[in-house]
Amino acid sequence: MKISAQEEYGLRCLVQLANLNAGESLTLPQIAEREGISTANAGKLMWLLNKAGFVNSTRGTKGGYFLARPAGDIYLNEIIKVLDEDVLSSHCDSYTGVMDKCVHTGDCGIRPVIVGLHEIVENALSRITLASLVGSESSVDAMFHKIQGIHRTIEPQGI
Amino acid sequence: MKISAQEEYGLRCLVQLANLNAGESLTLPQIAEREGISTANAGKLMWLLNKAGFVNSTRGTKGGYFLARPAGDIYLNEIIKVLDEDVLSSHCDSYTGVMDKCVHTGDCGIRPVIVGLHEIVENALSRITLASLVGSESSVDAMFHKIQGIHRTIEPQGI
DNA sequence: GCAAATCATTACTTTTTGGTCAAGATTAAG
DNA sequence: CTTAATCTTGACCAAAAAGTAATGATTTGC
Repeated sequence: MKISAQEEYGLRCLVQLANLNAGESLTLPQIAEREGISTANAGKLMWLLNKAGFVNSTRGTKGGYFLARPAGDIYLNEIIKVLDEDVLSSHCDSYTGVMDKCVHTGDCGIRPVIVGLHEIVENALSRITLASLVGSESSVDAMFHKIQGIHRTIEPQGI
Repeated sequence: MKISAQEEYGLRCLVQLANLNAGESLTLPQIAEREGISTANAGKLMWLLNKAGFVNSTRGTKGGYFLARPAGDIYLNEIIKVLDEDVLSSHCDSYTGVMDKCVHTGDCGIRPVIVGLHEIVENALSRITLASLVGSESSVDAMFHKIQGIHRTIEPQGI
């Protein structure tokens, strides 16, 4: 279970845009340079993010990319879903081995764990906005642990 | 962020072995058939799991695979780490774009989120044993939600 | 000891993902 | 209107992951 290259770089490009002041924009070469990737690759990523509605662009001289919505209104789970093509809904169609359908039809002991894991990740990401990734590593770290709160196994009290 | 094929099938093969009674074992063709994968693929997976110490094997007629430890002593985080090659520790070396090193040296706003996510997943998996994946889907689902407990963002009380 | 069944290991092929290239379209500036 | 800068798009190439095949080693049963 890992972050794909597309998720990583796509997210990083968006953070660059989140750093901008109102009215500013970044060109593909600028984005590419700031993230250490090729201009062509930045172009592909921004194309995806544009299609998905996270960024807008203007062409021509003085053109560039900028966020389509305030960074505080964009949650990481939405971003990841686009960059990773929402794989949860197709899980059981993807891992069918050499068969047409997964052998575990009907009753499957693995599925609740896979689904549950994805829920946990989704839940964690849905609490974080792009805006909160702007800042120093220590401040983002503090934000993350504060937002995720204290996760422990507790029995509901008095329910 | 998704489960890889190796994680999925490897885990499923182990669950098959967890279903056995003491003294029983399964051959590669048997494992392959029960999971709907090819014998060659099952062979590769079991080789990995054998190297990692999760299973033992005996060769020759009446040979086969069986768990090296009780299913109740094997936690999913250990399994996933082997099947996915513990990618967290090498994250910043993997996503360097066209550069030799990641441009975000020293201070990185993405890293705490990546690390935090992996911690959350690791934490969830470290509470689940192979043994608890044996059973019906509904029972495994109930186990999962009970073990993960109630996750909410709560402020520490009186600390 | 021999044959059959089985695992072990490495090399190879296929598929998927990641990344690049090139031609086209749009815009701003002069 | 022309040019230069920029995004857009689809085709293409490369790298990584997944899966297959083939050969070798070990064990059991006769």
